[in-house]
Amino acid sequence: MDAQPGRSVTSKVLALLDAFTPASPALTLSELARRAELPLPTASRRVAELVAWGALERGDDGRYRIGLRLWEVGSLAPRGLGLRELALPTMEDLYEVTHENVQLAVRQDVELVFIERIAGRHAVPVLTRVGGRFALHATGVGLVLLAYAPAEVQEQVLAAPLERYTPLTITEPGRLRRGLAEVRRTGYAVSDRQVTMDALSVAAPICGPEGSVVAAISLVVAHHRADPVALAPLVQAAGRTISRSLGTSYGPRGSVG
Amino acid sequence: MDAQPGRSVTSKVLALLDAFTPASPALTLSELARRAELPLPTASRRVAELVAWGALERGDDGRYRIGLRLWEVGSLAPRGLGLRELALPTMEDLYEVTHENVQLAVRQDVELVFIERIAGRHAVPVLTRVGGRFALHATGVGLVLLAYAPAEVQEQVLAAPLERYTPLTITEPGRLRRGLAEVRRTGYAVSDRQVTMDALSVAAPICGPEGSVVAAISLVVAHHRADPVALAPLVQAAGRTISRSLGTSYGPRGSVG
DNA sequence: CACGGCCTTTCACTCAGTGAAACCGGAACT
DNA sequence: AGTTCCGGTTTCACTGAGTGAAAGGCCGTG
Repeated sequence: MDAQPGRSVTSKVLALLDAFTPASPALTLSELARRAELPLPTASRRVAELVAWGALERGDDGRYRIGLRLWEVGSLAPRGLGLRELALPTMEDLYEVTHENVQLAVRQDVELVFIERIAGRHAVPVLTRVGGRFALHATGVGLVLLAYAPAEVQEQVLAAPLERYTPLTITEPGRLRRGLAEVRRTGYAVSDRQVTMDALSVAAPICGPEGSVVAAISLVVAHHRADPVALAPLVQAAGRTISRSLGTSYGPRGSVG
Repeated sequence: MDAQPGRSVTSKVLALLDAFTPASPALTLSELARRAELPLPTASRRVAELVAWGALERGDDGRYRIGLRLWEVGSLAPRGLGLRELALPTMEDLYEVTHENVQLAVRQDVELVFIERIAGRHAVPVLTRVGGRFALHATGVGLVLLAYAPAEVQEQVLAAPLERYTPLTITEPGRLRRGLAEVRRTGYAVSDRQVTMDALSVAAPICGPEGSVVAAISLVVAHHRADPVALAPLVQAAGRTISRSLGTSYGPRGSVG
């Protein structure tokens, strides 16, 4: 016990899981130990238990990877699978009509998590990943999720520095605040070259049974052939359809006037 | 320490996660403690840590659910997300052509796990679930995965009693063995009313770079309007397409003659 | 055959984890 | 307003699960 005296076993186990990222999905024991800030023997023992359970798998190369078992359990997350399952048919419809990228995301604290994505073969390549996180202030889905988020979340995002992804990214809190008001007024969000210079996205809210916004759906299209105003009704209709299948009478209730 | 003396903390934590099932995705602390066979105070403490990390979430109703964070980490499972991501476009193509259920599954020990599913709006309702497990001896994907599984896995399945789902389910080891040989010969599997009396599925293998079968794809259609022989080439083509995108020269190498 | 990288096991120590019991607070009776 | 039940949390003294330094495999490789 040197690094953090009194570190719980549970936190160590979770730190081991945290060591895996999209950029490094396969790690040797040494790498794992270093990332989790654990002595090697400790890592060895905990990892052995995780492998026995199926949370991790050891490949032929000796490296450890996240195991299917963990994915299985994770699939029980109601906001993950439940929503996904309900939304997928509608997302497919939207894809069949537009043949553009369709994305589904939920808010997790001050970030968003992509729940599902239909990547069109001929659509703009998007750099997002299902299961991946992203800031709320740039993407279409992010703007929708932020616009209908609790006031404290909005303030937290507006107070922190807004990361810039392109020369056009809105990084000024005042402009973002006005943008969010506009989203609530129109009921959809447009993110024009905010994340990459070739993409534009149009997003709409998805509401749960109590009327709160639980997710957002978006179309991501090439910026040059985009007509946000024409796309918005399509995305909004999809959002309404999914909301309805969640058992709600549609109508997002904003939290901030 | 009474129940199992010497039970590791890690195993307790994992037991808590195990308590969640598709049938009971939301549990009170007491239920959790009971299922994990832990005293309530212990469960309370471990659960608190899991919630802090995001593995679990506590709903408004006080019940605990699997959290998004766990789903996020689980999404890093290479056989989960990696395959899914690669296969989805092809699955969509197959869906657009047939408008039937398309399923993707991998083998996990002596069972299969559904990785992805496109549920057609007007297709037969299937009772399977993404992230769910199933026996290998009944479904189309199961037969494919079993036919190309290592010999010891096949023997293990053939040795155990084969569960019956319908009057037509093959439960006799000899017949199953012959069926598997037929799958290897033709390169696809047909499961006719083996799981439910109204559905039939046609499945084909997906091969990894080294030629081993890593997954299976299937179409599930209503039994009465099914023409397996006509569907097989479609499914096989989809399997080949996905195999190719996995970076392989197609050709499943069977393990058992 | 010595060296280094990588991982597992040994061993004596000790503090994180433990569970019985007490405590808390809300809901449901009386 | 008092009592009991129920679900959950906290206290407290005890103890064995977890620990890490060191030693021990087990490869490839120079």
